[in-house]
Amino acid sequence: MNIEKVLQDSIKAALLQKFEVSENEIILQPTKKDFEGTYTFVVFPYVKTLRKSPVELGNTIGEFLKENSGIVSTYNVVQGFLNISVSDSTWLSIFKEISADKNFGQLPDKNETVMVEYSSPNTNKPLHLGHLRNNFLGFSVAQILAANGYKVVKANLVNDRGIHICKSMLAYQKFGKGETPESTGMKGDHLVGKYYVEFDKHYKTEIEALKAQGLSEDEAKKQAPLLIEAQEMLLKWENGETETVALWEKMNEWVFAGFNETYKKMGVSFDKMYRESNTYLLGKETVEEGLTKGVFFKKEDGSVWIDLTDEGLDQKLVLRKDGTSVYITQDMGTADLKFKDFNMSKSIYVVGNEQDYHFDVLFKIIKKLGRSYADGCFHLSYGMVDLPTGKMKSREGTVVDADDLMSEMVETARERTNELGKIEDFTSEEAEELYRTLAMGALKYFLLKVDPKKRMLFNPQESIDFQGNTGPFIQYTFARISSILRKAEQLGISLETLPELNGLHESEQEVIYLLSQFPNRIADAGREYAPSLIAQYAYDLAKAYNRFYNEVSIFNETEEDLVRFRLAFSKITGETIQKAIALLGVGVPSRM
RNA sequence: GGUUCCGUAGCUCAGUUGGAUAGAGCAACUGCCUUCUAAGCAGUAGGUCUUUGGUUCGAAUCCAAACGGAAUCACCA
Repeated sequence: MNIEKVLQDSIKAALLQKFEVSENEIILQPTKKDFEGTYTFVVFPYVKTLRKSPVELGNTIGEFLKENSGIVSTYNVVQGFLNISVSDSTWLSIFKEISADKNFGQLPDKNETVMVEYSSPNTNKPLHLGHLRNNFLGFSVAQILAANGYKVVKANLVNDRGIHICKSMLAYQKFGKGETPESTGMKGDHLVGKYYVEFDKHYKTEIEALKAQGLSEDEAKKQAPLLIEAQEMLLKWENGETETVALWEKMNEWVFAGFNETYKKMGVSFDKMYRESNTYLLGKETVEEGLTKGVFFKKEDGSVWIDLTDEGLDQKLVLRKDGTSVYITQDMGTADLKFKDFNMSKSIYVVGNEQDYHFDVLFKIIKKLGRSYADGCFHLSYGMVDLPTGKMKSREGTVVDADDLMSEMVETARERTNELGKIEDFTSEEAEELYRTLAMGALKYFLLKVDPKKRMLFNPQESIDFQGNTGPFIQYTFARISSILRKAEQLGISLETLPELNGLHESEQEVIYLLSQFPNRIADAGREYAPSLIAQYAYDLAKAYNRFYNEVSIFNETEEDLVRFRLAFSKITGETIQKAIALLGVGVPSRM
């Protein structure tokens, strides 16, 4: 049964029968905490047309609902707000339906494929906090879409070539003294990142020297020998020069080994890897196609452009005069490739909001080229993670490293857990497993509870909380429920059949209401690509259960049916909490 | 300068398509462990929703302007 649907239909009927008003959409909202009731219907909009007082309208509709809907127990009218209370028997039958549904939380199959591209790192430096937000977001959105009934392809387009990669390579060649991850004990991505920073250091010195000779800032930046050498290296790479390619392959392998380790710790995975070294030449035929279709035009120097001034944008280069690609050229080609590979109806790009303009242009081009998948393309643009000191900058060493942060979180989890001393009988493996679960729960929840679109602040001085609106709080609620269920098992209480009850505690009713909302929230989160909605839901559910936990005793209850109901109720709540935070990529411990 | 986004408690954030007295957490203060895990629960205090106009029964939400902040405006990716 869909309570909302029943109420909406009943309200429509009331409006029609009592006031001869036919309304096709009735909007219900959750009742505010301070008032009695679960759903609220606002009658203000009808006051004027019907020339009745809000109170009279509310009472008339409320009375009608009570008599005819079959599910309304009481109602109250405050000003123009009709607050509706649903009967306990209705909540109980809702609870039964949820219990019986093995796939609760999995929406019907949509028979559509959607691609979520995320992570997409550069192979010249290790991952940092910003990447964590990207990866957690992408992974979570993929889970949420799968729960919405889509077939999901998680893709990673690795930027493994280009001038920035050559910078690391060059610095390594010049200053590396043959270091390897093995010889230094450094993770491969960190070792390569060290040389990216090294490059920048020497490059800056050169710039200063040139400026001292009287060159302008811009000239100095362009003429610094190191940069010129890096550009030459890129050409060598593009020409397939053996030595350069070998160095590139060696260093890339180091980075990939490092990334894989980090991905594993993060708990993210991919179904399809694309590498720019394989895709960077794509898109040139698309440029030809665009020229014949008249979407693009060629300037005298031979460069190819698109004019988007009628769309409020500028002219944008899509192919250089020497015939080489730019970023957007390969993105056009890659979009075609992805579609050819998976024939998906939606393609989500999880990329930071600094690239808003790029994707705006890209999608407009795809549209103008008449691609069938154009309307399914979506840039999931998320805000930057800022530090109290401002923006993170790799080259200036002001980044929060992903590996470091995750390790610190594990340490914090260890300290917190040991202070509480609840797991002294754990083996060290079990304990380590728990620390990781809690650490990643805290970190993921912290990054995902915020609306993806908004930029957010991370203060490294203040460790991420384990209390309040946090991942561990939700995990703790699950652990509590697990504990109860263990005890029930010891006592040999069967949860096979549900007992018949005639009433509910207020806290139980609130939890059942929240349980009934789970499918809606999954749909909302899927439509908005917003894991934050699921995070908020999981928190609300855990909070409501904890209230029940404190107000209602299970094993001290003498009436056996009540004990069995409360156990079944706890079990379903635990399962739903688990399912909800699994959508965030967060796991649950059975004890903590 | 053009374009886009943002401005809510001391701090970090919620706030559905306009609805009631603007909500959580942290930090501060009060209670609650002889009872299923106190990483919890209940409560107190904390607000000119940046400002000024407008739209209407009603605005944190929509419109306009101002102020403050961010991103972007590369033949980089």
